[in-house]
Formats: sequence, C-alpha cells, structure tokens
Amino acid sequence: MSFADLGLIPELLKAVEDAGYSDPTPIQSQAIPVVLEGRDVMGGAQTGTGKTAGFTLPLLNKISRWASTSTSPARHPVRALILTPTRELAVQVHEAVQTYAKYLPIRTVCLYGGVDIRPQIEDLRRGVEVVVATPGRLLDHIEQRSITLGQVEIVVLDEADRMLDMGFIPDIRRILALLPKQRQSLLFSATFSEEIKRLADTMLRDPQLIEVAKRNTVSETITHRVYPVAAAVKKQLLVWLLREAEGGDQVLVFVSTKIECGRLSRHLQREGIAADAIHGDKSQMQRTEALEGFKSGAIRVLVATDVAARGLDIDDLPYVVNYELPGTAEDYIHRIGRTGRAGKHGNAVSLVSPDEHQKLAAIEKLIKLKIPQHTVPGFDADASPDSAYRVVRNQGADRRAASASRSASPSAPRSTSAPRPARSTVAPDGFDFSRPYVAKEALNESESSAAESAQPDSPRSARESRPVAFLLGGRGR
DNA sequence: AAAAAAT
Repeated sequence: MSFADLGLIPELLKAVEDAGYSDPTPIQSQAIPVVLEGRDVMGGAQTGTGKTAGFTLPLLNKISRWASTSTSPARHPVRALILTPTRELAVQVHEAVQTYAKYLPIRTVCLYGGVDIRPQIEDLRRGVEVVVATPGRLLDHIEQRSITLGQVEIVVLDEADRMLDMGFIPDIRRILALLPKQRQSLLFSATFSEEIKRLADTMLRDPQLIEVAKRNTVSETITHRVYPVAAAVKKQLLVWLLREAEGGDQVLVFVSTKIECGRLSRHLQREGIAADAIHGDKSQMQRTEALEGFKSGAIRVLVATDVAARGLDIDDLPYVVNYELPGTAEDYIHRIGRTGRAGKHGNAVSLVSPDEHQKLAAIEKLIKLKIPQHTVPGFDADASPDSAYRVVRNQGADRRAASASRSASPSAPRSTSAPRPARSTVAPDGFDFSRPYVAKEALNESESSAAESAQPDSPRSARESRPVAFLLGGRGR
C-alpha cells in the first residue's frame, strides 16, 4: 500500500514524498479514503500514529478541487477549520498543513492567543482557505468579525478528550453552531468517554469509526520503569538519573503544578543541566522558545506541566520522566506517548513517592501492565537527604578505591566537576541492564498475541529494544 | 487536583 493508491492528487503525493514518507501508516490508509469519500469520522488514535497527516492530506485534497487562484480575498473563504486544545499543538498541526500544501494554491493561517492578534487579522483579510486554531482566539476573531465561518466545508476536532477536560466544549459548541449544517466533520480522541460520545452524536452524522491503537493502551515500544522514592530525595534522585543518562539524551520531565515546574527547572539549571520549563503561566514567547530549544537540542531537559502532555511531536525523544505522577491514569498514557513514537524505542520512568501509590495502582490497572520497580540505594522510599548523601559518598569512596579500569558506581548528585565514571551495565539494585528488556509483564488475554511478539527473546523485540544504558534504561551505546 | 485557553 502506497500513498498513490489512496487517491491523492499529484501535488500532495509530491509533498509527501518531499517530506520523506513512502508508506502510509495504518490510520492514514484507513482515514484517507473515508475522508475523501466525504464521510464523517470518529477517530480513535494516539498521537505518533500519523493522525495529523491522516486528516490533513484528504482535507487538502478536497479543498484543492476548487482551489481559487484568484488574488481577491473574497474568493478565499475559510473552507476548512481545524481546532486543537493547546497553542503548541495548533502550531504543530499548522506546520503539517503547510508542509503538505506547498504545491497547492491554498492559503493557511494559525490562530492562537498569547500573541499579537493584528497579523492574524491581516492574514484573514487577505483570505485563507484553511484555519488551524485554538478555541479562545478563534472566538475572539469571531466576535471581532475578522473571520467568517459560513462557508466551512470540513471541520476537524483534534484531541477532543483534552478539549473536554479543559472545559472547551461550550466554546466548541458555539463555534460549531456558526458552521454550515451541510459539512464534513472529523473528531479525533485518544479516549472515548460518555461525554465524548455525546459530543460526537451532536457533531457527526453517520460517522465511520476508525480506530488504530486500542483505547487506553500504551505503545509496545515503550519500556516502563518505576522508582519508589521518598519525596524528600526525589529531586536528588532525578539529578542523579539525569547525570547517568548523560550523553546528550533528551528528557521530558512532567510535574503536576506550574509552581513545581519552574522550581524544578531552576534547580536543574543550578545543577548545571541545560533545562527549561514550559507551562501555561509562561508567556507564549517563553513557551515557544522552550519548545524550540528542546527540539533543536539546545535544551536537554524540558520540565513541563500537562500543557505538553498531549500531541506534541518531538523527534527521537528517548525519555519521559514523571517526576510526579499525573492526576489521572489517562494522563499517564498521554504523557509517555511523547516517547516511543513512530516505531522507535522509548523509556517512561516514574519517580513514585509513598503518597502516590494509589495513582500508580490506577495507572497499572488502566494500562494493564505491572510496571517493574527499581530502587537506587540511598534513594529508596525511606530515604532521607542524610542517608542519601551517606550512600552516595560511600559509593564515591568505593569507586576511588576500585581500579580505574573497572566499571564503577554512579557519581554523587552534586559533584558537577567530578570525572564521569565508566558506564555500568548493572544497577546498584542488581538489575542487569545489559540484557535487552521490554516491559510486558501483565498483559490481559486480548493482547497476548501482541505480548508474544514483544517478548525479550523474539527477534522483533530484540531489534526494537537496544541494550540498555544505565538506570534510565534504553539507549545502548 | 491541576492544567489548559481570550484579554
């Protein structure tokens, strides 16, 4: 199956080829023909499955059919509207739209808050066919009458469950009410709650259900690991883990609050780690800078609230760390979905203090997976800052006593300038990281065939899971 | 319970 078989026009095929894609992903080969046919779609797809191209390509294909080459704004009514829950996601989707529309006479704009509205109004005045927007700023434009939605042919609701969580549904309904009744609607959601189904009932007509990944499941290319740790030494454990994963590996660290987000990021910076923070109280400029810095590699550790939990596509992100477990088990799925994307191997590491074990149990129940636990001496659930310091200091002494050629214990949390010890393949808790390892320990029956193929000894998983580096796991050298 | 989003 190739993109050419899906009935896309040459201009789009060329753009897809330029982007370096040859074969459609499962959701793309399912969604593209259905959308081209004009049917409504209820899509259940995790991000990283090629969902964005799955709706963007057929959307552009349809719009292109009568694409106006006129320079008159009046000939460029808004014909497609894509709504996303966060600004960063809007930017990302808009980039995809631009990528695929490059050989088409189609104008696009991205509308979101936190930035000057005037350039957006200018773009709208000149005329655009495709609008990607967050709900708040779009409503702003609607009230200012800088946009008319009376000729929209296709509307896409991306990450609908997130929109629901964020209380956007009333806004969405207001926006939908302004669209023509005769239109095509696509709704994508990682999870299907009763509320999402109700929204779908009012928004979609005879939708085709497209589901690639099973709901509430996590990618098999992700290795999960839990570190039980006392809250008092969590910060030190994180620094220690980050140091051990050194070698340029990037880490996205999730926290529960904006306050902790800034605090932890500053702490890491003081420890000499290239870190930045992204959360909703930062200016849009700071948010964009942080994300760009992370994507470019200038930032090694991005500390984030759940603003970054969904949809964000960061190439080759090897690690996600839950510094604090998310409030809901579903958020765990979204957060760790930032790694292990597009078939690549990823690591989900969670630092769990005793007060978080309820949450951990809920997560394990939802993902039907018992996550292996590992403890680091000095950083276990009963550790105090003092005991942690003693253990680390002793490890340092052992190391100094040991021969230089032997692999040694990890460096102390605060020794920024100490020489780096050789990388060990056996953790202090005795876990052998030199063996390829895939976490698949407690699957339910319906997934047993998938589990089969993910067993450590099978050729497929041996290929997918590289020998694991120290502690954070994952990347072999 | 916190986060996100219009100013």
